[in-house]
This record gives sequence, C-alpha cells and structure tokens, in this order.
Amino acid sequence: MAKVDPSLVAHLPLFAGFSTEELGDLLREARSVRFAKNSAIFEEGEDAHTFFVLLHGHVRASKTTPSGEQVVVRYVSPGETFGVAMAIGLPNYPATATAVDDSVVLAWPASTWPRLVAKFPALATNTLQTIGSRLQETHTRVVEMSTQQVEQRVAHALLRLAKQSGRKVEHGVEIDFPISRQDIAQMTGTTLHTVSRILSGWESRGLIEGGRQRIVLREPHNLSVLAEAIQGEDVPPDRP
Amino acid sequence: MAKVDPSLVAHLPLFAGFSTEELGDLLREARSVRFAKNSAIFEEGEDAHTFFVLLHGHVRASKTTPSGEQVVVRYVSPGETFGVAMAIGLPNYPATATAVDDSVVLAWPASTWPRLVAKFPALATNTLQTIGSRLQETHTRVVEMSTQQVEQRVAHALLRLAKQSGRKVEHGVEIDFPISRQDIAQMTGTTLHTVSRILSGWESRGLIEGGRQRIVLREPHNLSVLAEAIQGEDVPPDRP
DNA sequence: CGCCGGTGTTGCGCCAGCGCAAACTTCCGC
DNA sequence: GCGGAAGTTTGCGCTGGCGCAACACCGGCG
Repeated sequence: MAKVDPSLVAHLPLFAGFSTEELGDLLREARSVRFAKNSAIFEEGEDAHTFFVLLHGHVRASKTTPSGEQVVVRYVSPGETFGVAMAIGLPNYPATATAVDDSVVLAWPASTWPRLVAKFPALATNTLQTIGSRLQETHTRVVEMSTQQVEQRVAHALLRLAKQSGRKVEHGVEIDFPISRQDIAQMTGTTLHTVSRILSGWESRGLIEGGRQRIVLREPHNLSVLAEAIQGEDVPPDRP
Repeated sequence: MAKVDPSLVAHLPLFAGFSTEELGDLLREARSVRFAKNSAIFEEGEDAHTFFVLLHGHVRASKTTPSGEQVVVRYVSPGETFGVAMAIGLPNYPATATAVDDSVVLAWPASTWPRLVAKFPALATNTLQTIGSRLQETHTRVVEMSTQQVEQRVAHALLRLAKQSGRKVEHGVEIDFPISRQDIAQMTGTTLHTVSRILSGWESRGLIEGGRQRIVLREPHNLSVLAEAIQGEDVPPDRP
C-alpha cells in the first residue's frame, strides 16, 4: 500500500473529466498493491470485493468451463480497469484475473462504488464507455470466430496484442509480456498444437520470430494481409 | 407517434428507481414508432441518431463482415433497450437492427442522451447494468464457441431463445417469432445445412418439432442434457 | 553441471462439419 | 389455383483442424 501521484493517472479514461481535487478524493480511497508474476488477483466466482485499475504490468482474465477448459477473455494493459463486476451488478467475479508479469494495481473496496458514483457521476459514464468498447471488441471476436479460419484468427489476435502491448524492438514489434502458444490458443478458440504449427509456418516464412513465451512480429503488414484473407470472393447472399 | 402510458413501462430495468413524474419527463421526449415485419430499423454504420426501447415485437441485431457474411449479435425482446451506441460513445450503430415481427418501439433522439443522463443519473447506472449483462452473455458465447461442438451450441441457443421468448404451447415451448435455420446458423457460427441436419435429427427423436421459420421445443429438459454433454471427462490441465 | 518440469514442435490418422448440388415443401402474390 | 420464390432437407465427398503421441528444447534448481 502506498500513496499514488494523481498526475500519473489523471489521463486515464476512467478519470476523464475529473478535477485534481476530485481525483485526489478518489485516490484517497484506493490502495496500491503489487502482485508477483503468475499470482492470482482474484478467482472466478469469488465475491467481488474489490475493483482495480492496472498501473503497471499485465493481467490475464480467463474463464474456466465446467469441464475444466480455460478461455482467455482478455489481456489487461496498464491504465485499464478490471474486476468491475459490482459496477454492472454482479456479486461475484465472472472471470479469474492473473498477473502474467509483476504488476501494480490500484484497488478500491467494491463497497465504495455506490458512494463514489453518487459523488462523481462521471465515473458511471466513463465506465459505461469502457464496458461498451469491451462489448464491441467481444462482438468482433464472435464475428471472427463465426466466419474466419483459425490462421486468420491467430493473425488478428497477434496484431491486436501487438497494438495494445507491443514494444518496438530491433527486428519488429515484440509482445511485451510472456505469452505461451496455449494462451493464444485459448484466445482464438483452437488448440496449442494448431497454434504451434501456424506460428512455425510463419516463422519459416520470416513473418514472425518465436521463442519461449515470446513472439516478435517481424512483418506486421504481411500479417494483416494474411488476417484479411478472403475465402468467399463472390457476391454475398442477401436477405430479402 | 403516440403517447405512452408510464405505468406500462415503469417496471423496465432502464427505468428502475424512477418516480412517476421523472418517468413522465422521460417519456415526453420519446416517440412511439411502429415497424413492419422485416423492415430495417437502422443499419450498421449509419449515424446513431436514435436510441430505442422495444415495446412489442422482436428485433434482430446483426453484423455483416467485409466479405458479406452475416452474424446475429442478439435478438431483442420487449422491454429491452437497443441502439444505445451513443451512450457508449459510438457515433455510428455497430450493427443492423431488423424487425423480425411487427414491432413497436419507443425512440429518443440520441442528442437528448447527455441531457437526460445529467438530469437522471440512474439512467447511466441502469444502462451500465444492461450493457454489463450483455457483455457477460457475449463472453459466454465466446466460451461456448471456443469449447463446444456445433450440436451443443445449437441446443444452448434454442434453450436461450425459448427462455427469453418462449410461448407455452400444447406440446412444449414455441419460439415466439419467425426464425429460420439460417438465423440459428448465424447465431452459433455454423451453416444452415448443419443446423438443418441437427434439427432434423432432433425432430426424429421427438425432442423438437420444426416448421418453416418455426421451432417448438417438446422436451426442453432432454435438450439441456444434450447441451451439457461432456467431451473431456478427465482432469483439467491446470496452470502452475 | 546435470536433472527435471514446463514449453514448444512435428508426424500421423481421423472425423465433424463444410461446400456443393439437387430435390422437396410451403407460402405468397397474381 | 397456379407459378415462383423462399425456406428446408438430404446425399456425397472433401478437408481443416483436432487428438494422440513422441520428441526436442530451454531454463531453473538442487
């Protein structure tokens, strides 16, 4: 637990439209907490006692099916909120959050939410925007899973990861946190075997450079070409 | 365009926590509009000039891919909001809305949203809850598409449709609006051929009763058994 | 420094579901 | 009541991607 400098977080979408004093008010109620790499921040089903803003590091949100398979819901980047279950009326977390890297978060007790929202209405509208974009992204994912082949989906996933967490590196853009083939499989609805095969193929074509929990995009452009590959070039069957 | 009786809509989630006068205020700004079966309410990409509450009928929200394939995002039931793009900061509708039945909606000009939210903060929090549940549902869909076979996904889709729009009928529960095999395919990420085969199979087993744009669930229970069918009964592979 | 567990690669066989094609049924408009 | 369009069913062959299995690699720890 530590004090947080308001100026460091003032630009985050969640705090848009807040004055310095208001921001101070808000931050006074938060604790700053550190989570070690691979530690759980909260578990699916646990009661949603806290909501978070990620300050540093990366967090994976995932859901587990009754039969034990995991699906990655999203990766959280610094500046984003997560664990806002109670804001949308859920008493329990709908997913598990794991720090994939050493991470630092701001944490508010969920019980403060109603009071904070009443005091700062912008909090509700800002959160609405955030949840709205996530809904959009998730719909995009559904559309991709419905219409595209595995290879294209993986390409899209990598490009998205690179955009949101890419670090420029000598020969391209590297995804800035440890990510396994298994993780990518769980993001795209396929198996680690298939992902491995696809990445191997791309690596031999020079599109990417792989490694243990590590991926570098060497030719993002050619990758996006691959991602948009058309399968049905003919006229779409319309509705009446 | 017509007046709307506040008492008819007071119980809707969007208006939770509103006094009768406040509700009157809100409704005064809305028009009531009728859409004929199969008419478009708005199109994907169009600027989001209006937001809606469905009073009567059923509306399909769908997205179209660059290559022309359609994916059904959801079916809207009476009492639900739709077209709230601007509330989440989008200038354009992210999907197309089509009346699948003769439908009646309440329509507000999008331009009134900021003023309404400022005046009635509950509007923001209620919408947040709504969008939040939709996000949950969409995540569920992603998980299903990632882990289940087509047959199970179709079973889930039918059960969900029956729950939200089922009409009790002599031999079971009928889905209360016209829905084609194609529609179901677009909800579950498969083809109308596969859906047709699956439904035929179920019909011959007496689980359902089909017809042109019509489905009756005769044995919902057995259908849910089918939906939960386990493929990997073994121990799940954990993370470290 | 050598072992060991987690991670990644690759070959092989199989099958769920797709694509194509053709026929059939139902509804609607004329 | 007749024609045609939309929706549905069904057969058939093919293939993308899965499941299994074996192996290779890397990095950390004792």
